[in-house]
Amino acid sequence: MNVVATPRGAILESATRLFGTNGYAGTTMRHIATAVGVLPGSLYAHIQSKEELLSEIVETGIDRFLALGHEVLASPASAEDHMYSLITGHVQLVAVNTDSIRVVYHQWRHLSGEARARVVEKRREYEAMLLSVIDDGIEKGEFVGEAHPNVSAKAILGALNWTSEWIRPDGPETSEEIGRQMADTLIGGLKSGRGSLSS
Amino acid sequence: MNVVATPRGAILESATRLFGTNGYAGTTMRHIATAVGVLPGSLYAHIQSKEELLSEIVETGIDRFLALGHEVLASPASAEDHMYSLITGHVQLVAVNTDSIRVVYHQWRHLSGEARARVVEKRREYEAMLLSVIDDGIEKGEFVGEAHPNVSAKAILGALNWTSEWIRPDGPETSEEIGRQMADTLIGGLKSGRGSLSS
DNA sequence: CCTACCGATCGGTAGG
DNA sequence: CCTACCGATCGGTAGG
Repeated sequence: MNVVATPRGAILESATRLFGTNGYAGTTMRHIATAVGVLPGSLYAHIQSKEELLSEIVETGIDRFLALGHEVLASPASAEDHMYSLITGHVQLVAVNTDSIRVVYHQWRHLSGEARARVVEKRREYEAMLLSVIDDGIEKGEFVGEAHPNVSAKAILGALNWTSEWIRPDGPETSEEIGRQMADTLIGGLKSGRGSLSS
Repeated sequence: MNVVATPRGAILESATRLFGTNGYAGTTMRHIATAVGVLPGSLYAHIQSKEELLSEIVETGIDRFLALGHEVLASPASAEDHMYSLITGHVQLVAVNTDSIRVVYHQWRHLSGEARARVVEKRREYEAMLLSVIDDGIEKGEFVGEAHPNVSAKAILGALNWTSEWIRPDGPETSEEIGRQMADTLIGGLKSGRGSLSS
């Protein structure tokens, strides 16, 4: 199903995989053309430029995270439940769209102008959602008051983003199980100050 | 002090900064030559190839992490103290050698053959050290038994590695303070299971 | 979507 | 470390 309906879709799919694996600068239009099965010049009947391709891939990828954030925060729930849903949802997104998301994380630097500014702003927006859940949890007393909200948000986001470096669709553990374990570990850090359970 | 003693050192320094900022494929020998202040062909009196440059930068960077790990584990201390020293030391390394370490994280994919295999092995070795501290802490009862050692190790490593994306030498908080806060949050996750402190 | 091609730029070298 | 240059490859285009 959905074996790519349009030529443009096929180009985007191949470009996503190649940009994710070899990087934007390490991928040539000739690589993409070969993967799609056409000659290099033929790509330009469907796209305007290499950078337009990158811009679309990055934006599509980052919008998945924003959609997750908006969906999770729209539901009434405790801060802990919000955080649990964000963490497991984030891991799912990475597991299902690994290449696309690697491009979001590392290739946006090759964008310029408005496209780049938009990406930076959307990433900031997503991090702000994570931070708001932490602040909310501290305020409600679900998370310990000694938590460092800003660094905790960056620690959680880093742990989640880094899954794109090691998660494997054919790994021994399912991505759902990995998501649950990530949530356990990371939420544990918000509920326990250092030394709170021992000397 | 140490304004780069040798021509080769100057080349390595410029290449590290450029590879870290624009990536390996996004950096040309002409960029490096311009940064050093010579003409492109002159570089080859001091180096053999672009890839040799990358290989040396990656290996130097990764060896810093291994040295940290060996130093920390050599001291007799609790698992928690070992983990604390690893986390704060890791953040320091990233803060002081940001470009070098970004190259370690993302540009090793452009290596091939033995150099690449060596990097993969050394990164595995460093992760194994983190994991051994977690296992040790669970065994000694310092960390909760429900901890998921493998995923916890990857979560901690991910949070630490991702600091290279946002840490700023001129930021409002010192890297020492960031290291302490990272340690609080991440070690908290090892000492507290989810739900251990609330309903 | 192909044929045929463009000016620019790439990593690297010979000879001084 | 410079002069002068190499064959290969780059992103992209004109015309069909």
